[in-house]
Amino acid sequence: MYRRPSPDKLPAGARPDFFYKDVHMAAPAQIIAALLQPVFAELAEGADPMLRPSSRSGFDFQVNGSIALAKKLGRRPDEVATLVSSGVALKEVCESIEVTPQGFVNLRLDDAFLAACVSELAGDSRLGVEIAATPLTVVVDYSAPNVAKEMHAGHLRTTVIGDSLCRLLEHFGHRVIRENHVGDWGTQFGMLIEYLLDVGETEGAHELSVGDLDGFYRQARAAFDASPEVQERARRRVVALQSGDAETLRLWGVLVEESVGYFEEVYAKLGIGLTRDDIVGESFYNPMLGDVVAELDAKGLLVESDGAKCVFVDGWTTREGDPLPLIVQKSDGGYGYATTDLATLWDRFGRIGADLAVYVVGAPQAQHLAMCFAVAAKAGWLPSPEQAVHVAFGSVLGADRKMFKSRAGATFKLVDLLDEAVQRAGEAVSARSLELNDSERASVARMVGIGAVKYADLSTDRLRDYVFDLDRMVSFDGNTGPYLQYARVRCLSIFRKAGLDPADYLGGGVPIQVGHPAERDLAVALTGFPAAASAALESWSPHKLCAYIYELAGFYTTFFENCPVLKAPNEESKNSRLALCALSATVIGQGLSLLGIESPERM
RNA sequence: GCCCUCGUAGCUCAGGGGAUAGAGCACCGGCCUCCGGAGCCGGUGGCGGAGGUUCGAAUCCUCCCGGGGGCACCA
Repeated sequence: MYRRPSPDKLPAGARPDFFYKDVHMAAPAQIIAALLQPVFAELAEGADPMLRPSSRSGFDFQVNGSIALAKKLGRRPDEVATLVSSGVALKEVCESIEVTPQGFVNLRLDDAFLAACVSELAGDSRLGVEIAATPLTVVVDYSAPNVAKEMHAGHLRTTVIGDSLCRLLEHFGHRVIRENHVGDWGTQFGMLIEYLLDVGETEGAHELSVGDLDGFYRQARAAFDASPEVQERARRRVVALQSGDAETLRLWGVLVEESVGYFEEVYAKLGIGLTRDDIVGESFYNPMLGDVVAELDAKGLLVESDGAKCVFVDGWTTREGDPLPLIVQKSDGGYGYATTDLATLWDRFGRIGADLAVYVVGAPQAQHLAMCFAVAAKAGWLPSPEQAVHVAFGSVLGADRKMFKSRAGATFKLVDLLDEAVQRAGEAVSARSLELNDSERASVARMVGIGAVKYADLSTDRLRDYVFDLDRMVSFDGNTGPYLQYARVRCLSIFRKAGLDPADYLGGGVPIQVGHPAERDLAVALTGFPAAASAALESWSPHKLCAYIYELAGFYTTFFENCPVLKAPNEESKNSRLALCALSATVIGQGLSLLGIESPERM
């Protein structure tokens, strides 16, 4: 076994954020970086080896930092490159070390060392991902549909991204508190309750329970807009709701209950772990709003402006160039969503004692949230600014690159999109998988269809707007969910054909060989899993994990094409290749799982 | 008007200080009696523009152009 640097030798301060670098020592890149780091640090304060994967054929990694270091020292780059690469035990883990005239150091891993790393990975059920040294309590705010309003494609993004981030956080050992900030309070409930009464409680509840939320809302809105009398009733109803009138609260509860039941159906369809226990809606914070405002007042932060109670924060202006306030209490005495969002910070840091509060909310809310964070910081509720995170995401667009809507201008219901994806996946699966029975086929279709939609959403940089294209999502070619699920199935099918159990090859007891270039590339790729998962979490970007899995699947395909497994030249090679297949399936499956995507065993 | 964000191949997207900018789809040309052909190999084709910083810029800075969003009592 190779002697490894102890974890406390890892570069301190490499991660100034809250996720201390917990990368397993089975990762060759981390081992080499740890070997080089002290050498660089000795030559110049804070010098970084800048170890990166190499795209040059025959090499696995390259050291870029030697050039910058040479500049700093005023010496020739190739000289410094030679210096940093000769003094350390790189030879122990690299079979080839090349210094280029420009000052790069190219490294090729020693086969035995690489094989040892992969064996260790195969023997580790966590695949090299270590539990965080300091587990954090993280509140993740995501999904947040509105009562009596349909869930559409926009909710898909926050829900799917938030779910994946929760899974990643938990996998790294952090304590995650999911908060589904449902829109279940506010002035619109006067209108909704009055409509519920007009249409009849039973009928209204029925409409909601069968999922016709948009129909309910639209008609309520239409009735409200059309009649001053309804508007007056709605206004009085809001007052009754705010003052805790029992009957009004009961009616409100009917709306909430029917909607929540519907949300649960959608989450079940999506395979999202959110339950009604995770709902911490706007109504939950309502009782706190007075205290929030009072505390801001006590701290001298409140300014009255045009009758509204405001907090002014430097850096924002109105259209006219005047200072822009965060309005915490409207001139009519009511509270807006700014106050509620302040209350979430107040509660999450004050009562829950969160280390991090994550808001998976669309990019248009950036300014609003930044202002809320700034006010919370001013009020002393936010221990430090970087502990509140806005994980923003772009809009969902249609094929025409406009906001994703039907020709008639209506938004698509999320459930309809999901159903169509499952149906198309079912057609694709039926066309090929003759050995599946009906119930297996339905189950696979669900995993593939839902996985396709989720993967499409997760696989692009979340800040960009993305084009919702069902055809591309459910395609088995390209960077798609179905392709990756299929890649994993192909890994596993070898075992089924041979009557073997992949688990027998995962204990780490099967010696790995990396003789063929395709075996090597696959092996190196496999060891990159912990770093990929870590990178995805660090930047709140699941797409980095997607990119890794897709790349890994590519290496597996090349391996599969070039290296016969069951017909390997000898028994040792066959077992090694079976182990690589089993490990590939496991890494792909684990990766998809962290994205919230299920993996069928057959398809 | 100010602020944020995005602009990479015909299309959908990676790459966010390192060497010759990568995939998939589409298109063109080849290959394969072989563990799952939902295959393999090759080709055409690109960083919106102009400056600047740097040994090195798609990446960082400034300006311009273009798309999207936000800019006090709706959430």
